[in-house]
Amino acid sequence: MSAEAIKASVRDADATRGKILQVAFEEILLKGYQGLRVDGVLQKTSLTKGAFYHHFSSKKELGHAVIDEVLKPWIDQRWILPLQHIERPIDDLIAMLKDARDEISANELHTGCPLNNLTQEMSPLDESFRTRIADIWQEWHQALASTLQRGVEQGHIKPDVVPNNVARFLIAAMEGIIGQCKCYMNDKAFYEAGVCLQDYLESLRLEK
Amino acid sequence: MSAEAIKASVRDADATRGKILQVAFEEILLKGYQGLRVDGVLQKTSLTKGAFYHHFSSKKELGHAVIDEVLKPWIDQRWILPLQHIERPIDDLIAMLKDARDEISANELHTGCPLNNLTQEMSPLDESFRTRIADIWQEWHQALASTLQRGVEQGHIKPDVVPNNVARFLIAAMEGIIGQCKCYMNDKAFYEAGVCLQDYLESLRLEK
DNA sequence: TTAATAACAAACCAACTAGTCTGTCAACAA
DNA sequence: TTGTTGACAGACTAGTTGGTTTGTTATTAA
Repeated sequence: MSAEAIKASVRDADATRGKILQVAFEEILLKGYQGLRVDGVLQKTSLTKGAFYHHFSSKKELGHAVIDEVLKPWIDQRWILPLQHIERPIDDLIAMLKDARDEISANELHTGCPLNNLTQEMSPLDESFRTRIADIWQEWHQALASTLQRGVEQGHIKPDVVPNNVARFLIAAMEGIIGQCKCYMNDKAFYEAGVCLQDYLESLRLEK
Repeated sequence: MSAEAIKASVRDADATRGKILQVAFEEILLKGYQGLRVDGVLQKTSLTKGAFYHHFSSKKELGHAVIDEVLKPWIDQRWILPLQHIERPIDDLIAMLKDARDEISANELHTGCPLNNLTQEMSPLDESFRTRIADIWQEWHQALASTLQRGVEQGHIKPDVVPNNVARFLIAAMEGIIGQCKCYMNDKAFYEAGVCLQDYLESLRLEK
């Protein structure tokens, strides 16, 4: 064990804060923000009230930090950045959806999409949550619409396709499918609806 | 005021139970089951603990009753029964979606779909809720798949359409769209994605 | 070396919340 | 008329929960 590691294991503010954020994120994923318990996070991190309220002034601030520092970066990394490297939109989007399907089938089948969970729970309850969440959706939508727009310009997608509309529809359909699976015990609905989503994507393709 | 009405206003067990169920349903719609407070229901109904625990043994039992006696009948009436009278599936489904869009735009834009809200919140948390909810989705899916199947048999829908898959996709897409709108302050996303959903439905039509 | 401060530990508190308990009153049967 | 029971009223309780306070120790700047 290095000297830094030993030192870090004694007192490391960033690590402590990060541990709280990570556990809180997982708890919110399972139980929602309202179901999240500060004491529960402390138990799972082996920390105390003193540590928690040193880093966060309230449960609400923790919620905001989870969105800003865990959820948003994850969405950026996992869903938005890959869109920017897409060259053949239809094929690549279908591949992305299949990746996502397999990943979600394996890990998140019963937990659903963390962003959508928070949206459904918190949007009507708290304006400070809603705006943060809406910004992330908007960013995602923008990125997808731009990718589709490029696809149209480069002749991969039919010219009458409206990227703005299709981007809204694709995100909504995907989240809808994930949401449906949360109440079934298997991923059957995932595959069944997935076939249609793929068909829809194919219908946008401009044949050459 | 009639004698019955006076009598009813003094003591009417069914009315009392119904009032609790209705208010609880509205509270769950806004705040979720976890955000629902028994005391809050009592305040809004001007009832007391005695009344509540005379009719329900626990908050959980209230939750079950809301699903069984309010939510399920509403879904049946609003979404499932109309499917059985459909003769020209594509046109009628598009009309249904437009009806729904206008209704939801007016009333439920920020509250979302009560069934989907409960699904997202409670499925991972409580098995007794999950199974009740899954049964309702399954019933809805069955009814929609049957309608599509009839459409195929009667030559309104392309013969290569798989009703089972399309039914899953349509429900998921619709719920996804409604869910997206919860975090925006307007129904723009509703209309934008709706155009694509309509296009998709049109693509299923068998031209004659 | 030392003073100041950041990073915690942990006891404590006030408000809240589901659920209990005892009692009251209306309705209906005998 | 009266006894029984269903339908409540409302005070009370035990446990929970977010948040506070006081104290302690590691870290770092001077």
